[in-house]
Amino acid sequence: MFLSAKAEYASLAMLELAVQYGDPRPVRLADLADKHGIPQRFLVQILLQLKGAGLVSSVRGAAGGYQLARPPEEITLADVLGVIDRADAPVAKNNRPTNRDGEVSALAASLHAVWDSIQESRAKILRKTTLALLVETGQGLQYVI
Amino acid sequence: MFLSAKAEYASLAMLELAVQYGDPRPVRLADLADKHGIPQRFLVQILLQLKGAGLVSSVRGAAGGYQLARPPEEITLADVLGVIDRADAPVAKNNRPTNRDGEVSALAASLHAVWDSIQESRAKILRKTTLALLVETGQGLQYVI
DNA sequence: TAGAATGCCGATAAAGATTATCAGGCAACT
DNA sequence: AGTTGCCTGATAATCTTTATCGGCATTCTA
Repeated sequence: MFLSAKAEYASLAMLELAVQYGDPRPVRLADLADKHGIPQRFLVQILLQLKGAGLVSSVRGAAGGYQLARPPEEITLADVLGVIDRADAPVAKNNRPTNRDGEVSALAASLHAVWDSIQESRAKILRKTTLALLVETGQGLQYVI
Repeated sequence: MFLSAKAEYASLAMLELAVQYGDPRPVRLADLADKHGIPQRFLVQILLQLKGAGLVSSVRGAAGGYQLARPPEEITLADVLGVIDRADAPVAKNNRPTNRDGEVSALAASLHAVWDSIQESRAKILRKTTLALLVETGQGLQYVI
């Protein structure tokens, strides 16, 4: 997998919330976790992050649960993964290798240019993929292993 | 950084070898490591992997060192990172989350379709980026921090 | 042929990130 | 009240990444 399990869990949970978006009843944590085989305790942390970022709202108490904070058409995977990625980003370490003189070599610079372009193409895809789009795509597919 | 340090080290080492490609004298490990601030012992492992994959050849003994096995025009970043990525790939774990019934949900399937498309766009960029191209690009740039 | 330079190799350690798990509290509904 | 379910901070378990070590093998040079 090229993304962390955490990122996948977050995406799946958001998609499930997207499916149930019309329904006024919030979705219980246990349901989300159970439906997609996600450890419940772990999912709590993820949802709290998503809530902190304003993507999700929660209702406490009995009959409580989670809901999307905005319609699925207005949430992209970039939004979701942005929250997750940024949080576990180790620290903004600027470990770009330097040579003896403490400068980034021209070679390193052109290498980073390639990586930036990869990042950008990835970001472009994520930005244009809304939850609503994925939910539609999912309809009708079977894909049983 | 979105790629591992190891991947970056490997790329830098290969680029350095590309720069010195015309020269009949092989490049010493210590020089490679020193020039780009790479831990020497670590770089050994990397170079051995690259050698195993046929991208690099080595000369043992005094005045020994490393050389590209093919001209820099014929080696792409995809070649280099392919060697590195594949080696540390945890095992081909098929941890794709399943629901209660052991099936991959339609949601998960459409999610993976997005990820595949990201992977493909990344691969496309890496495949068209040769070492020779990067070395040229690097000429003339300064980029001191 | 000795000695120095250099690559080769397997094992293992140190550090860090990921992936959870726990205990206990708080809020809301019935 | 009591039950359901979210909130929070801390901590443990596992895995990956990133090195490091010791000692051997090969080649050049004097």
